[in-house]
Amino acid sequence: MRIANWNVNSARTRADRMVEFLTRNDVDILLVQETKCRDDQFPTGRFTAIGYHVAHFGLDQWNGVAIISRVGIKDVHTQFPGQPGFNKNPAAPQLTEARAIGALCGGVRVWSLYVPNGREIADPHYDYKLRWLFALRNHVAEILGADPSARLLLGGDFNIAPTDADVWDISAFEGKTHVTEPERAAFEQLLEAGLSETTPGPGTFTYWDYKGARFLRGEGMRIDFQLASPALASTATGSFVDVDERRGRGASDHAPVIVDYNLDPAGA
DNA sequence: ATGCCTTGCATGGCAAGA
Repeated sequence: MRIANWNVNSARTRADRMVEFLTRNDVDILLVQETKCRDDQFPTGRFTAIGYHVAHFGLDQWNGVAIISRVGIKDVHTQFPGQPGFNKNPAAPQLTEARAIGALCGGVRVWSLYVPNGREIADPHYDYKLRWLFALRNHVAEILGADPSARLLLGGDFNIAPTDADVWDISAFEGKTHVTEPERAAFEQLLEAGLSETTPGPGTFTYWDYKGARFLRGEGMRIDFQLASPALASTATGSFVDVDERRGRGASDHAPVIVDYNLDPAGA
């Protein structure tokens, strides 16, 4: 079973590339982030036409997540238990953003996740990011505590570079988000809860800023991951970043990441 | 030092991205 995760930076703009990507790489499940549209605007028909099922959660032009699967989609959830919301006004109700969608696909409980960016260290979004990650960690611990043999996969844009090798120049990130100790600790807690990275290791970039010709310069970041439970991670046979997808006109600023798992696609 | 590019929307200059 081949599972990919990709921040597409607008599903409507990137629909052609998404269809071609699925076909070219023979992908079973695609975990999508930053669709930037409402459910009624998502190009679902493009994927059903080539044999996939779609679950999408989008509220407006911000965020938006989807699961595109040809091994079934059951039991869809559009937030994980305890997921914090956000509101500029801390006294107002905190609103759940379209940053998580989970489903049972081919016997695997998959989540497509778009972790809050954090913006600046002093910004309320930074604290929101950390709270969001700790709540996610708690959910993982609860799932694996109840069933240590669960096949659980978190895939998506985590907006954290876990090591200094995961940015092109750590000195360029002085005082910036994505590399701070609290963010890295929050990422580490997901691993301590029992998950393992199945995507390529330190130094294999998945994102290159549009600004400043970062891709041409080879100046990227590793911020997109698949984190798998032991029962799933033990079946992983290989992974790669589809760097070609970042080339040329009309590319997302993120490249897709692909992992192969030695599972019966029919599901458990 | 700052912006660099790309997206979507109240199709305008923003807001947001990382």
